[in-house]
Amino acid sequence: MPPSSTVENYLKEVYLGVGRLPAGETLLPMGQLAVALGVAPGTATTMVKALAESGLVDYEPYNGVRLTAAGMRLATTVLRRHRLMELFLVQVMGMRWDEVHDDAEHLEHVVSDRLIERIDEMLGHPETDPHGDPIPNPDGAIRERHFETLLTCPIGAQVVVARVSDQDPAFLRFVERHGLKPGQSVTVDGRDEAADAVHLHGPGGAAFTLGARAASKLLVDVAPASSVAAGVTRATGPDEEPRR
Amino acid sequence: MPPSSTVENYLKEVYLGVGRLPAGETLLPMGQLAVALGVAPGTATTMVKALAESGLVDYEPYNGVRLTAAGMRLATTVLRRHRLMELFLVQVMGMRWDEVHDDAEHLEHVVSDRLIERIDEMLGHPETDPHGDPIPNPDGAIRERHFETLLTCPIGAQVVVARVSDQDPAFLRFVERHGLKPGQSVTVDGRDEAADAVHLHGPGGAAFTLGARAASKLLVDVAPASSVAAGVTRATGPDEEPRR
DNA sequence: GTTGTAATTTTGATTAGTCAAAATTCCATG
DNA sequence: CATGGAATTTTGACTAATCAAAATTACAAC
Repeated sequence: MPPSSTVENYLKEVYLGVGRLPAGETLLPMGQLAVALGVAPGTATTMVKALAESGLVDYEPYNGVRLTAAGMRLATTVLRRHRLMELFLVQVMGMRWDEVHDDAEHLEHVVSDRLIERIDEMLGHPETDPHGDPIPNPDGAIRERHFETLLTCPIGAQVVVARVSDQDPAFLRFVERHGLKPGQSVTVDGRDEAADAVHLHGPGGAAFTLGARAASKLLVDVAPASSVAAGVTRATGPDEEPRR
Repeated sequence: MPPSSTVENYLKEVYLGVGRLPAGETLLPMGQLAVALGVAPGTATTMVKALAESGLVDYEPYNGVRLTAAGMRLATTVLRRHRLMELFLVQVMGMRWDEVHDDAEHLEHVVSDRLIERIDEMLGHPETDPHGDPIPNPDGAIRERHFETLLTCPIGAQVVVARVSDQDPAFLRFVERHGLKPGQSVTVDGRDEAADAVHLHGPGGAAFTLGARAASKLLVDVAPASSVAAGVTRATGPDEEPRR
């Protein structure tokens, strides 16, 4: 029997949650998992115990949860379906990048392997989704690159936005309006600790300011040199293109 | 809260089941519903009582079930999603018509209104899906035309296949191999009651034979006049009789 | 060390959907 | 009009997923 949507969601959130943990830590606290899934804490505990029973996660009572190899496999295939779906909805269906998340959230649990591979092919085996999130390959391998954020990157140097780690439509529209989509360039002019603000300007010269919270959600590539895909280095294109 | 997939499936099967009833009857026996859904008889009874409670069906104990206006509304929107999805998978995704049913079966419960209307638009507001089944319009109206079958149509006259009422992939491939997809022409040469067989030939002259069971699944248009010449019914063709 | 608080787990209940098997009802046939 | 199947409904039980609230545990601060 295939895993339920619920199981897939738990595994996906464990994966994403562990990824958000401070460097070094690998156990996701149950509370964070419960919040991410929008369920009561007790519900998460019960479910995680069942997942541990079926060998999909390691569970340490009072400490947290982490994926096993089997759980990782499943989590990344769900992520693959989600991210390919988002890119498909933008690229093929012509939807806006700020409105595809909810659809993808549902579709990720029902698209068949056949269909998702068809989509992958149609998109030219893309590396990242519209938010810059990496798309795992068919057997679950995923290359998570490390990026600076607009809060930590060097001041004065032109950097390229690589990834936007927030799905809120309003935020995404803001990002788009200010030319901060993945592939576009910006320069940090300075930071004001007291005001909790980051000042920047785009290639066109337009200057504006971001709160620290927002700045930390914009992951940037400080050395957009050879290693970065050709399609991602363009400064102002509204759309990114799949490579190959 | 939105109706569950289960509820949507029950309503869809009631709609389809009632449609398969002998002329005049409007109450679908619980047994048939249970078989169509692949559940135990008692399960169907319990569920249908709940649906009646929420005003989606009329339920007459021991007699059967039928849709209310509200239930009809929901059933046809599910059918709309299913059929548009099937056509989309064939037309846009390049899948074969015999392999899209299962995907559509799942997708019909999760695609958003926004996405399905986007698909409808992309397909040019089609009237029928790849099997010739009519696609309800956004507010649930559906024009069910009446067709003969290869078992009942006149002998010797060239007719046009309008609809194939079986989703079995093997059967669909057979239909395709013999040029019997919706829009294609055939002529019935004769019928053999004893042998349970129907003899026919295509426009190219190739003659072959069908069992009665198979022949009854091929609905044909005996007067493929102006509106259906191209093989697909046009958007604003002459209206037939209303259903009910 | 004790203790207070926050995080976590346990407990007891609920809802949706399901099944197997027993009980009931319908109805055609004699 | 009695009756024996067939169809249907009822009953009792089960699973997955959830919640609220009580109980427990961990741990930092005193």
